Amino acid sequence: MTQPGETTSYRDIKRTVLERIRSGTWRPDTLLPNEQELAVEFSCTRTTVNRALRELAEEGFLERRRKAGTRVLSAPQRQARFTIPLVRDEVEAGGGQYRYALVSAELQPAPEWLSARLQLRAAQEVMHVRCMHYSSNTPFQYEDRWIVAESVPQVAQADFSATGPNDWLVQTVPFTNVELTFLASRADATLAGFLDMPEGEPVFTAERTTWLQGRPVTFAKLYFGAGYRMTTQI
Amino acid sequence: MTQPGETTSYRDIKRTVLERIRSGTWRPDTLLPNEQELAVEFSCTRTTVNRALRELAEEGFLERRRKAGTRVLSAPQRQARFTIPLVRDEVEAGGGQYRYALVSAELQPAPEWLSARLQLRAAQEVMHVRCMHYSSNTPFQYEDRWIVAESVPQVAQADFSATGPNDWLVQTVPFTNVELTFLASRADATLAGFLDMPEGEPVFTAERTTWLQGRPVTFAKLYFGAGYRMTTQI
DNA sequence: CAGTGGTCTAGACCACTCG
DNA sequence: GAGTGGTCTAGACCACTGA
Repeated sequence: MTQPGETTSYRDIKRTVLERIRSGTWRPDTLLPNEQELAVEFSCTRTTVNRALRELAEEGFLERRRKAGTRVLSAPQRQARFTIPLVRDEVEAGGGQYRYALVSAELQPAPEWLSARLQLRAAQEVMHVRCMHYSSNTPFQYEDRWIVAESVPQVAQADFSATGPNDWLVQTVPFTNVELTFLASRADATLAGFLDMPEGEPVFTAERTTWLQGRPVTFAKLYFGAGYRMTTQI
Repeated sequence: MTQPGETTSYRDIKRTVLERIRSGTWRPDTLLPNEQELAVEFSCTRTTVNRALRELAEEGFLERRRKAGTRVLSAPQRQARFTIPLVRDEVEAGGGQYRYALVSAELQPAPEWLSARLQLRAAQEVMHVRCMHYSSNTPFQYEDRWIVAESVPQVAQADFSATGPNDWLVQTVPFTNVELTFLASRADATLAGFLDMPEGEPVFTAERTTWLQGRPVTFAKLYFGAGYRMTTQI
């Protein structure tokens, strides 16, 4: 397989293993030879085999357990990976010209549903920001966001007239934990107005809840314009 | 930092690096010390540092380039990772009892829109399968799927009365390439009937197009029942 | 308890790319 | 051209876990 003078790389091994799975040489549930044996077969070190198999396991093709060995997964755990872009990047990637517009921004006591959701104290102060993102003047996304003032005190002085709250947060509170949810919701009158669609239309919606070391930072509802599709290759 | 007798693991390094980023010690765009220097600091080998930084780069925190070095990304490229479960697993994970029901399955010439989408020859034969997935007898998902007979000849003999086409395909044609799209669509009369919801309701929808080494295998529209949410932690 | 993968060391050569 | 990360080798010890 490997010519003299060539070295076997972990990529070669990954490719070969995948091919054996695809071709049915190693069917689902098959136990692979152990790393030592594969190292001999591929004439490389166990380290190299290890890296190949480790990555394949991480990609959802194999299952590895000490002592039990490495097994072909019966149903490959395919994972969709979405990179979450900033809205501006997403618009520009689509060939549009990005424009931002603030709708409203005000400090207010958290509504009850938000307090429940983020485990806030009753009526804790939050900054409520609503804004629009346009792609070449076509409505792209309506954003409805709450930022917990106690967790991000600077928010009281923040100016969202030119910059969106997400951009601001990324600069101010980087590296948070995020819970992301996708759903289909229904355009009410307000939303239909902002997104320029008939009332009652389905709207692709994302909800992002963000925490910084256990403390709630922000909750955002992102409503995407008509025809929005989120696509990924696996 | 490391006590004598302890070894520094790549996990320790990852944690420390993340902490320095979080705390602002290494701000966005900062150039990190090179691997050799970090190896000295952490008193370990460059190999170990390499693994730590490589993984952090893959997770979207760092950018690495030869000669240029390793840099903190200004906007961390957070990635959402969804594991795509089999419907049955998804239902059972939600505590429901899974039930499958075939609606129809017939060989037919591909409709024009499908031929265009999958680059088929005109009127090429496809198996059209429609079926329902229930969670404890509540509609969970309506599946509308086309399977290209030329790419999967066995489909002509397949029996979808007891097993869903996805289960069958996973067994028959594993390890394909997939394009996955999420969108919000609108329940027409048929869909509203199957999913037991009022007509016109928003429906969370996934489209999966599957290829095997460049040849189109299947296209599926998956319509999820009322209130469906797809959630992930990042 | 024995077999398997998980990880680390020490050293080397190489590929890429910035200046 | 020279500095950086990318990868491989050879060997070792260890953690976990199945039989």
